[in-house]
Amino acid sequence: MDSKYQPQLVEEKNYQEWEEKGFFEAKISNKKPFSIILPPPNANADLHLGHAMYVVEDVMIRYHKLLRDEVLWLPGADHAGFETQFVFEKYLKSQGKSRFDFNRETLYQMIWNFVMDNRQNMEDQLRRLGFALDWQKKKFTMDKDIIKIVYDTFKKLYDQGLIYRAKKLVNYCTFCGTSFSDLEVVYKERKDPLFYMKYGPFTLATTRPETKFGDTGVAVNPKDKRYKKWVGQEVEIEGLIGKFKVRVVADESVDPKFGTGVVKVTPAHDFSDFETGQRHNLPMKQIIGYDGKLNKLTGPYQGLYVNEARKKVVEDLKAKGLMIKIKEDYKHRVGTCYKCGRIIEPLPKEQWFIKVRPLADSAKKLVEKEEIKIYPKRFKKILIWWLDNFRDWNISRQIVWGIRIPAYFCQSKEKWFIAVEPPVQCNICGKKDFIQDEDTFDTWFSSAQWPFATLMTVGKNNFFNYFYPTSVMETGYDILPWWVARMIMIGYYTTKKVPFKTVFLHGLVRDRSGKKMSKSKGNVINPMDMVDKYGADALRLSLIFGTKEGNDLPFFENKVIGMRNFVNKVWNIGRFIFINRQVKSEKLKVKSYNSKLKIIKDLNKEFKEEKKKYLKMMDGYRFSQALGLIYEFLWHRFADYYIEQLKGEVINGNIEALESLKEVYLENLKMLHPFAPFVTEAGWKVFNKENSSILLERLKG
RNA sequence: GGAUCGUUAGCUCAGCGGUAGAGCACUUCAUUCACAUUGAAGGGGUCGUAGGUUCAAAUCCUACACGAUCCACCA
Repeated sequence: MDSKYQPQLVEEKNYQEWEEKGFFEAKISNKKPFSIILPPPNANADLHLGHAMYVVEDVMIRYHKLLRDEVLWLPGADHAGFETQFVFEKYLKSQGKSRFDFNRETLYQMIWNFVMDNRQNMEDQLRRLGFALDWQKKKFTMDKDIIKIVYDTFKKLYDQGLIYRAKKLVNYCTFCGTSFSDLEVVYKERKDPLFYMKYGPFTLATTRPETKFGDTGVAVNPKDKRYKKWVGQEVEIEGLIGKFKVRVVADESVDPKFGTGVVKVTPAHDFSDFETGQRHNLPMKQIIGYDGKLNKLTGPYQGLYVNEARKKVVEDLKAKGLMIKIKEDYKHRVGTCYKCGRIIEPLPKEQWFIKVRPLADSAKKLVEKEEIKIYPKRFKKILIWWLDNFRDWNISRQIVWGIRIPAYFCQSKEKWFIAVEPPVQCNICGKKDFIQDEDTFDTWFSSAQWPFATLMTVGKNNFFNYFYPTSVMETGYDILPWWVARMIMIGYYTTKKVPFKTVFLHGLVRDRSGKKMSKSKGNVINPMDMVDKYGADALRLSLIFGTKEGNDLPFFENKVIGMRNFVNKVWNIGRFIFINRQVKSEKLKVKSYNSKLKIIKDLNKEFKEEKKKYLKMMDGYRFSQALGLIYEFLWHRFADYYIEQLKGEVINGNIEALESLKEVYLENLKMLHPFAPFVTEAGWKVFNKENSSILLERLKG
């Protein structure tokens, strides 16, 4: 036994042993099932500290293994459609290429290979963190059987009228070349000029004068006396490419106090105007293309990017005397692409939408009735807020990397049909002139099905029934609306059961000063570096020790060092007991001993209390507190007090004392094992046979 | 505009109704005896402010201040 605990000597070896002996494998048994589906990391990059937070799941998993439940922790990888394509395009760019240099099939294949390499790497990193994942059952969001299920769900939703195709305004990033759902838009405050321009008989304020070419109406508030006489009339507007006529409509959404109380309505390029247009039957006139440039309807402005066009329009309006005044530095919020940061252009586009309301309403009931429990409690309110506020979900993405939408367009009847298997002939007209939608699904559409899709495609028939609903969904609170809410909606819709009984949310790992870690800030800490330097246990403990469930946690190397020291302490406590037992090995044959000394009684009593508290905390998801309890007990009570007090006795050959210490120590190893699997396993093996494992022990009873 | 979190020792944070805690940092001492990735002792806080509830409040309630985060179609 070395005087220092050396993680490098045990981690890889023990993990291999666990995996090879099948300790992580779940099967159907008569035991109580406990299951967690690992949130599948994106198979496009190294793990970051956020992924290391899944250690919370390993804590639950190993704890339940020690309670001797039938435990499943199912790993997977996410193809992460748009995210991955974005990463890959960056790589292409570094090679002096772009996605436009390849055809669809080639690009897809290249990304496939890229993802497979990264996936292997990512999985190895999960192993290095010590995660007790059932690798035999690993799934990928693009496995054929998963795609089949995703297609089934799509078809069922379509057949039941919950998916529709419509030309609506969508959030479109002209740089990334795809539309997004509402959640992928990040609203940022910025200062722009507010232009007051002459508009027929009115003056109105706008931040986007270049959209004037797409105006098809003018709106005022119905109660606004100033403009009452115009309502319903057609007015002639002096434009930059000639005069045009628009109808004046009265709409509640217009705030009479803002600007002049008059709004130009551009239904094709503004969400609010789109709705106004719908209410008053105003036509849509698209003047901006998907390339971000003005189109031919704008005459001489055609081909200009929106920004350039705005400058030119402003100059020309001034020249024509149509610009009345400009208020600089007007503060407002603009939607930007969450990925590239550029301004999102609302554009009309035909896409597939999920009618979310019915799904969200039933999901809300489940959460309210606590058929799904949320920890920490405060997130229940937030989840319900989201379920109340979801709008229809655009699931079409104009990217190559993803699950191709199984929708086909019949050219002769001009209708769409859905087919789970690639159709041989058109389902509508029976001929062969149909084409498949070019688009792929929003990744979250497949992710939303992950709990049931995985369990339906691993193991034998009853596997699903045995482990579903899963016990806990554990993930970061930042993806509550993206993922958790949608899993509840789609999971319940498909299986008529909740996908998980409990949601447990952890906080975000931040840097020492509480800032978000990001490459651009240069404050990123690589979890694998921490494992290399201090061992996986130290890293794991540092992510749990002293953190409050659901709160963000600052992370810094000193914290890991502190935990490394604790791990070493745990090791050396064992070493002390071990060495003394070797010395006294003849006497140990005397099996019976009783705890006559008062201090031994005190020790046993204190340990009993510790364990009772520990079990309560673990069952109540208070992992940080449970760990704090063991830390305090093992170090400051057991080592600093009891061992010191009993040292003399032990050295004088008091077998009772020595064996009492051993018993309490080994029990504490079990209790610590969920948090620090490696050092506890190593310690266990010292006192037991080399091929024994702490994972096979029982914590209760 | 709505919502959530935070404000406790120099730093980072636990505690959340009953004599102020941890880690790191700091001071002094110890050290062939499991561990210097150690031990012992110590300094350091009127627990953001103001009210309220209670025998008792860092802990519950109500305001307010400051900080952070999420959400919202002011053209």
